Amino acid sequence: MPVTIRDVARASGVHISTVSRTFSAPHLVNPETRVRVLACAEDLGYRPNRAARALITGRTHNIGLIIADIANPFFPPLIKAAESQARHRDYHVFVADTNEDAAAEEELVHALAKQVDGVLLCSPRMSNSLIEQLSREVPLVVVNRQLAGLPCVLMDVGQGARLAIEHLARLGHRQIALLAGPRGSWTSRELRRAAGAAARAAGAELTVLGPNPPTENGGLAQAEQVRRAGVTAVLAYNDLMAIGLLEGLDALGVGVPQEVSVVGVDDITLSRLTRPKLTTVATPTAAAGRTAVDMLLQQDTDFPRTGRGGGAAATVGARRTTAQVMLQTELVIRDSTAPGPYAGREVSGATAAGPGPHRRADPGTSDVVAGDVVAS
Amino acid sequence: MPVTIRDVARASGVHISTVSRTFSAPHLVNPETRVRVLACAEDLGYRPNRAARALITGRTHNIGLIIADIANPFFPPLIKAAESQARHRDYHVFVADTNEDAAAEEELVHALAKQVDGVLLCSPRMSNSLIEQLSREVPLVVVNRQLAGLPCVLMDVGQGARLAIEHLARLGHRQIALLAGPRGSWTSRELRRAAGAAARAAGAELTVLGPNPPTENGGLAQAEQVRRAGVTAVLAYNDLMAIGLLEGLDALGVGVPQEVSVVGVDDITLSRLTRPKLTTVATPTAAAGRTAVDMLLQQDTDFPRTGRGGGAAATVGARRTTAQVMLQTELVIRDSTAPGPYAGREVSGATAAGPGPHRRADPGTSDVVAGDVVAS
DNA sequence: TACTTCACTGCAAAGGTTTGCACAAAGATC
DNA sequence: GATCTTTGTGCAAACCTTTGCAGTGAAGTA
Repeated sequence: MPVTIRDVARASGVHISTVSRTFSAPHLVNPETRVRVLACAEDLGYRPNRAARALITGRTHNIGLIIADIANPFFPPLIKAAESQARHRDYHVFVADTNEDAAAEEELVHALAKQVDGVLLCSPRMSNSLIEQLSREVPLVVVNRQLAGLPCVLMDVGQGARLAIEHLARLGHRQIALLAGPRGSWTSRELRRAAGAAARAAGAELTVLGPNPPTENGGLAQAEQVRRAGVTAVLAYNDLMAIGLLEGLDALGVGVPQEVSVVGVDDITLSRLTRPKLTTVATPTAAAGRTAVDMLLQQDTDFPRTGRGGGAAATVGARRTTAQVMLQTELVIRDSTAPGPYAGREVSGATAAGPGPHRRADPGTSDVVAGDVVAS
Repeated sequence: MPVTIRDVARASGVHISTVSRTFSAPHLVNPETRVRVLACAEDLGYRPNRAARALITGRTHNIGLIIADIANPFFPPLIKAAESQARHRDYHVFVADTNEDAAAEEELVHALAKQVDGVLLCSPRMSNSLIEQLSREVPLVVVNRQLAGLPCVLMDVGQGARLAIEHLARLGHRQIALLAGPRGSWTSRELRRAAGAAARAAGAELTVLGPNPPTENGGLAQAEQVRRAGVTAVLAYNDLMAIGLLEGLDALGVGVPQEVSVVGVDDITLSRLTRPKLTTVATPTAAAGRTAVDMLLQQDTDFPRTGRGGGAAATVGARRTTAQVMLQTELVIRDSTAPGPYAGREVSGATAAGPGPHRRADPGTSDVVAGDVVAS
């Protein structure tokens, strides 16, 4: 029932190879023939069978998107942007949800490997060594995690944390808590490192609470701890936790921002809509999705996977591009932060370094994808 | 480089067909041979190539998910549930975003058709006739839209609207506005119909404002109109619009729920987190995703698409199952609704019919999938 | 005219898998 | 001990497409 290249060939009185070329190498066929073939194809509603094509070319024109939790509002904008960018380049996108489970991640990469030209690993929870191993099976781009030798798209949450801590310090907060994220999260480690350094520089004390699940409940559950810790400001791993904390503090009768200031990370849509509106570190999620797809597809055109064309020989020993892109973040100040107990007094320590793009490239790499600069 | 059935055959000293059978029809191969083959396959890390398999069986073990807007918080839970259910049955899922564009929907169905065993159309904006036409190209299940002769998964927003209006009437509201959704939305029409009937029955007056884009801005933009309309309660097409309206009314200095009560539809995560917390009609989004996948896969096993097995003859003229499932909704009362000007007075009109599941089946259909009942 | 070049097209193999059919050996039946 | 089943395996075609190679005829060159 489905119409194949053969039907088009019959209808237009040419050999199937001519039809094939009409689509995959139009310059090789006589213009007159071409229009005739195209007309017939149009008539019959012919669409090339990508599976069959993949079988011989080794390129599926599909990519895989492996996501820790689709329902986490951080990811949909990333998925949307990645899908859009991929389709723009005539790629289709498999999406799979791992429920934050490392084993599921591995299984999915294996399952998808034969069916895609590459995989985007978003905030993976696997071990580094496993990721490296998998990257030998199928081209990988990692989002939100840094791995030597692999292409990564990172958001500079370190910079974000610094901006947040400096903002809090300037407001007169000296006792600050950090609500850590899940174990194994690169972002959480980075946040901790940078927040620690910034607090030290600003003469503030940082208390780390966690690890916590990266959800609303994760924040809610820490409300009591936050009160006990005696801090006047909190930086949360992400907005979801911050919002949970908002709820928890409200239930405890702690006023935000009067008694405690709260800062989130991600700037998900939600954070504009809470009361009080959340001050947060905006991460360029959509740009990350776009960039990651670009890097994957770039890698794919540079070093095709299989195919008969002997391309294999070319890739042997060739080092893949391993550009690492760091996207800039920014602090969005809303209503959940307010002056603290030391307001008005001089901030000790050095002043903040100017913002500006921060980009890092792997040594030995020439190909650096430009990091998008994102408007808030 | 990729390991094929051929490598496994060589390693285990059998013919490739035996290897193939080991995976696709294990009962046909000697247990001893089977374990040997499986061991070799495991050793070599063999994974069947689904594209090659699809080429001959006609079944890709993929499905497509076409979504109006991934970033709309209504959809992620649906996507997540659908993907989980599909993978549970060893199917992979393509996800595509149409940006609420009907033309994109059509193009995507075409593009995906050859690569999937079926497509889930979520809240499509296309014309009915086009959907019917496309359904001849690839099995379709439609979510959030009713079409005769096609399998549909619907949420009983009519029931939800009735519950909402009755709730408002009981609270003493007589002037109610409905913020309509986008043109072409089945849900919006259904809402309007049911809300109109319920209002009439309760002796309230319903003002319809719209159509509006189904976004926060859609609601925000109508705040002024709502105030002018002189209503004391509003039912919005979805939570996003309701939340936008909350913002808009706040900006105008109109108190919610003191001056105006607001009810949304969907019960997205967000609606628990606004101030005031949103009263809303909860739609069983995840159940809809699961059910839709089940229906698609059911259809697919009943009437295989192509394949060599002569199954084609069997399907010729056979009517596909066109079960239509209506999933129950419920009203979740939170803080955005409060007594209105007629509070305490007797509600005119008939009392509410009891809730309870509401299910509809297409005449001539025997196969009705049970509708999940969803806890709030 | 004879030769080369060029543009176009056809031929057939290849890619990884499934599956109807044929075949062999072993067991069951009488 | 001949015949019939049963069980397990191999053979080869088929799915749809791409692509290196060879062949055709026409145009260009000497």
